[in-house]
Amino acid sequence: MSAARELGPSYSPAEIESSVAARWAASDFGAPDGSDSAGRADLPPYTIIMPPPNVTGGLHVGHALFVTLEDLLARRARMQGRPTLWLPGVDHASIAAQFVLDKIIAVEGESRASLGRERYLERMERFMDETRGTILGQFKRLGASADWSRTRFTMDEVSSRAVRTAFATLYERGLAYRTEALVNWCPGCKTSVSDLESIAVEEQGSIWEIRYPLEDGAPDSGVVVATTRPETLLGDTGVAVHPDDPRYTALIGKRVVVPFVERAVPIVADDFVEREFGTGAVKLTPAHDPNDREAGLRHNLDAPTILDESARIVADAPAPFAGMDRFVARKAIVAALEERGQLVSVKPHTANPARCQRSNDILEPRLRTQWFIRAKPLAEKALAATREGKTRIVPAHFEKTWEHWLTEIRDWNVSRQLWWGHRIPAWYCPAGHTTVSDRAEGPTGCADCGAEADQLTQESDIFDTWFSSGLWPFSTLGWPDRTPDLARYYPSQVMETGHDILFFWVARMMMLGIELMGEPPFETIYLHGMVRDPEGQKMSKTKGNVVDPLSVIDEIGADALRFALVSGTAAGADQRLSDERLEAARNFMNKLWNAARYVLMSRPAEVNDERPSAAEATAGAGAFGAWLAGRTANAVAEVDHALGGYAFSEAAQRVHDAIWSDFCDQAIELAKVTLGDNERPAAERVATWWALVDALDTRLRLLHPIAPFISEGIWEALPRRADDPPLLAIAAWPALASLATPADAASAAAIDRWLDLVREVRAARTAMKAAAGAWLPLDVAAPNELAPIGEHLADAIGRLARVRPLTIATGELAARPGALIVAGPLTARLHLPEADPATLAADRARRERDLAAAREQLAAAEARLADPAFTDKAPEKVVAGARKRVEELRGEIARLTSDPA
RNA sequence: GGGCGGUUAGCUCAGUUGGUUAGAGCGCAGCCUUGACAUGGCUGAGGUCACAGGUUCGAGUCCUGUACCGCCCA
Repeated sequence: MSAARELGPSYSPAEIESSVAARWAASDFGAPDGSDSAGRADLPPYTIIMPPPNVTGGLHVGHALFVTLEDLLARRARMQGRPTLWLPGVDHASIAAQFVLDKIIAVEGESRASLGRERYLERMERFMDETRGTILGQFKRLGASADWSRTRFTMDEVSSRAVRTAFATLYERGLAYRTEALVNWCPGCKTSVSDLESIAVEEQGSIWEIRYPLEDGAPDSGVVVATTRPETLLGDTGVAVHPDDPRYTALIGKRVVVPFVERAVPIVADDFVEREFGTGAVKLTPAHDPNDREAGLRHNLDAPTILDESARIVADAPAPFAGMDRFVARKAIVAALEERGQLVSVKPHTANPARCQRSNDILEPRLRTQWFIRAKPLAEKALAATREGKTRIVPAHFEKTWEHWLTEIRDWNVSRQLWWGHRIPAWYCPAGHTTVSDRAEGPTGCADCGAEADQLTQESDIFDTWFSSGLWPFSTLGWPDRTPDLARYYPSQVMETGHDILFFWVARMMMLGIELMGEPPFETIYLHGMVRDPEGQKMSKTKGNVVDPLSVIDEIGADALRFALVSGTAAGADQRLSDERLEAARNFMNKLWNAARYVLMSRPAEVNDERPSAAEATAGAGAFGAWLAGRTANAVAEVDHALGGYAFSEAAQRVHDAIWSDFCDQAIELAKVTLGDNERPAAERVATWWALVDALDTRLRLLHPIAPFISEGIWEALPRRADDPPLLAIAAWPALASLATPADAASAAAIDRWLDLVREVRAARTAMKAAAGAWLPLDVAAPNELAPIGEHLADAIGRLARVRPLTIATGELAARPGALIVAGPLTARLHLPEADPATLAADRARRERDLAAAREQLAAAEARLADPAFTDKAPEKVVAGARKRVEELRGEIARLTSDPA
């Protein structure tokens, strides 16, 4: 398997990606214990549990980003030899799934109500069978190298058991309880929704000021309360004022009458009241407002519910309001108040009502008996984990928000009034006792009074989906069973996800992981930003600005998409994805493809199939080999360092430069002359070629985590060493290499000096408008240590600078006419053709400008060196750098002040 | 109102413990169809690093304040 193959004449991502994907699919390299696994027994495992995407969703660019980043991390770890588990799965997404299915069955003429719970869930299972694999299949098109054999679903048997066990455990430990509380109720979806599923939108509203007369007073007595929700006054059981508000001090403790219900309610003092808001007096409706609820509890007020589950006024409310929709009722009540002369004023007000993400209905606080998880004790442990450094958050600034949120955390309402999901494993007996059981078939009887199982009724609510996904880092590994996977892969190394769910999801995994597993589920939490459109707007279907990853892949390939996304990922910040950026990535892939094609095409006939070791290849290629190996070593160090620090965009940049600038623009161009010159010794040509192959090989390894398909495709076409694996995906990550000897370093540096000269010559040619194709004579004076390498590379230098004849002398520069070129230690005379006066004038102007700048910098540098404060305090390296700079600037000034021709 | 982040080239963004010479891609200008690549090559123009102070031998980088823009929480 060592014969080099040819690469096709043009870069065609679709072709490459499908053929590479087929080879990957035939391998189990993605499994840490697969037969193709590159995992070394002496290295610790590397685990990433994939955040499970919504089972009903299709691939969007946010998925593309997270899949790319996680795949990148997994591929690098795998190449490093760590037994790597990237565990995929999907989330059952209760409310989203019901939303989708409801629409589907509506077309079939059915509804949730018509089917009933049991048949609806059967229908859901069928729907899941259709959709479960879709999005993971799309992840594969992105190149995801997850362990598909361990794919999980939050509603599968193990997860279901994990949910029951977790809840039963929390209940036993007193961390789960049932109580009446206000929840965010969506009257459209008829369920409570989590904070994440609600969106606050700024809207124009009003503040109504309403007079509540004293119980035994005149109509103009009492207080004027300010409210944004007059319709809830039917549920008022108090009025609150600030204890220090002199306007109301005298009224505290007196009773006022709520209109329509004609209920006498107390005026209470509570410092939650904002004196500046409205009149400084607010009505209290404990069943319909969170603040009022708190105040109501503090002051022992009743909490009558006056809205039903559809947000209509309840039937036993006074006529004519009973049965009215909440907004109809608002108008009716305001009108009636006005009629009664109790409406004092209406003022415009900007409010932020929370709306349901799905139905867009304004959410209604609703008092219900719900299951809660006690958050404080769990949150304290999660906080301790990050404070003690057991878990690190990247980027670190999220730690502050993390701290803030976990300190302020409130108990977690886990009840959802839906059908699709994990039904809460709590049973109630006729006597009102609660039994929680982790058994699939439920409890055998009431734990308190022993009532028979058939007398128990199970809680009808299901769990918030965050509850099952909170168990994901260990339920996916088999928990509650103590499986070998759990022992080996928990805790995971990285949780990679969006910062928008740091609290909703990540915090829950941390809390439950610590509580149930005894240690935090991740070593590092890496949070990525959002992918936005070119204008910085959020992508949304309604705006029509979404980038569809699948069509991008069709057009320019998954590699280019991935490269573009990785390039844009810096420090967890949001990124803008534009066509230009995608195009740039595509061009890069094309460049690489063609460079590789060149390498394969330029293979000297004398090359046999035996690929030499890297050391042999480098040594055989002399100065060029040393130079190229040095560049490669640099690239390895930089890319490895960047990836180790989650500096993704920097890693992409470094790989890009190592390939495009170092390899394509310089290495290939330098090697071309040697490879194309059959007069040269075969050994030199062969060694040069192998040096190119090695350099390319290492770059492909560095690129592989970012752009796996093209790197794999090219790598497999390169001649391989006997100990190389069949796939780049399991080849070794480049080790941090260094140049073997000081002589190598000197050779490498010498080549850089000659390349500097080439650049200066090119600039001089352009400045003097010499014809691009013209061969110009160049005389070079080189120090002894640079001359031999210049002679050796003379053909290449001549070609790159387009100079001929090229003479290299070690003494003084020949006193012949021509433009003086100074490039560090090298000086040269370039024999340019006669330039026209305008060009000469432009060149002179430019020299003047550069000269002025150089002199200014020289003066600054000299002044710095003359300052003892600098030379005493600055590190030696910096002082030496300043000295060197002075030398450079003097050379620069010499060049600029010399006669141009 | 509280918290966090941002402001660097025409545009989008890097810039990792402060080191004096601030980078990239795209765009722009000129030249070039040179046998890997025009999805390309070569050369170049373009930045008082938002503003004002401060610390320091030295600040894009640290501190304080101001302005504007985001995000999160109330």
